[in-house]
Amino acid sequence: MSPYPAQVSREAIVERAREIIENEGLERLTLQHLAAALGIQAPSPYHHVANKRELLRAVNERSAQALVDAVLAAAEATDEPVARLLRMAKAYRAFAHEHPITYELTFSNVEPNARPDPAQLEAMALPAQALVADLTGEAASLSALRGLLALMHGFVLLELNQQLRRGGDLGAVFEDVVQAYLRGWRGMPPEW
Amino acid sequence: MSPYPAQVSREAIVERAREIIENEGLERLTLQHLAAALGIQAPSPYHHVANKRELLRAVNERSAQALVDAVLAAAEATDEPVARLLRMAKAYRAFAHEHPITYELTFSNVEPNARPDPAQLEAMALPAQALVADLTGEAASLSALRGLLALMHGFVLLELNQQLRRGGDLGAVFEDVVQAYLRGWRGMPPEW
DNA sequence: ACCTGAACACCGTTCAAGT
DNA sequence: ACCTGAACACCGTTCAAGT
Repeated sequence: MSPYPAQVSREAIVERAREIIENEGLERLTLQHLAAALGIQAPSPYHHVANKRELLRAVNERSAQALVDAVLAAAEATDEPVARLLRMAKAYRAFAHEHPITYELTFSNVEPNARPDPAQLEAMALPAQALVADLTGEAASLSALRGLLALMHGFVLLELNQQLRRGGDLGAVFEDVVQAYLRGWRGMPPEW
Repeated sequence: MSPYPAQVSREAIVERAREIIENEGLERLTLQHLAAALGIQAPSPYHHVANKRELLRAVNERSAQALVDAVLAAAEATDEPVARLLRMAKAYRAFAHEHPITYELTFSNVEPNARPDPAQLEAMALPAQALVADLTGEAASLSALRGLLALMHGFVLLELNQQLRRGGDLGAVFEDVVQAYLRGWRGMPPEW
């Protein structure tokens, strides 16, 4: 009915921006290039997003949601807590490797970026904390969860930025360090 | 003797750039602003640095060296390995909190940044690995070191980006998770 | 309601001309 | 050898004018 129907949706703009970042790099995400990829002119996206910063925030929320979905899907089986946590950790790492640039961008703050709503990540944190609590008890579960997130996040960032250069199977190393960490909270002997 | 003596050194340019980033934010580091802070004109820094990217790389190498120095200074005492590793970890975290923006920038890769020479960080890694080897043996020491770096790096990044929002004394949590991690490699019981 | 052409301020970078 | 003024291409953003 409207005299000039929309040629692009906000959704399409955000997703195309995400693709450009992941496939061509953040520095190629210009309004000019984004608009051309959508078949419109450079100023047109401003009818759907306030500015570039808000666009980046929307991209990051999309990425965060995809990460949460991937990790929760990996936690669905019903076997023992350590095995489930390890599967979640592997899904976390796999996601970061599939989306290396947007993964780092999502949690980074260089360039006044605009990170996703913290509530979004809590969707992942709470089920994981319940599993951690099975190992550590309720009292220590928040600290243990925070350390697990830190270990996963730090490991994949070091990998993605090529700061683990001394070789070896980094997938196996990742599993080893996550298991060592969980063992530390459980206090099991190394033969466990 | 030269007809037009230098008004600024490369050293002064890099250090001033570092200060602007840390005190005013990366987005305020423009050649215009940097030159004005040095009392020269915008194109003049190009006589000392090739371009903005190389300038950022030089800033990052400066930051990395300062981090290595701070962590190694904390490792100097001669008591037992776990206590020394914990002191190094606390010095690592303290450095990141004192230089939050440049710390993240040093290891980040959003924006085609240019990270420091990996050999620089090895200066810190090798002494730490020797201490880790006392806990884990030589065979596991590289993996154990990588996990420790990942845990420290991930934890301080989550803190600095305000992604650990559920309160508590994060300094104490940091010590707890590092100790749990080291305990896991040692296989000591939780009472240890 | 959405899109566009034209314009603006700002930024990184180059370079010929000065000392 | 180092610095500068003037210029260029590029970028984010605005806005009046179109449909």
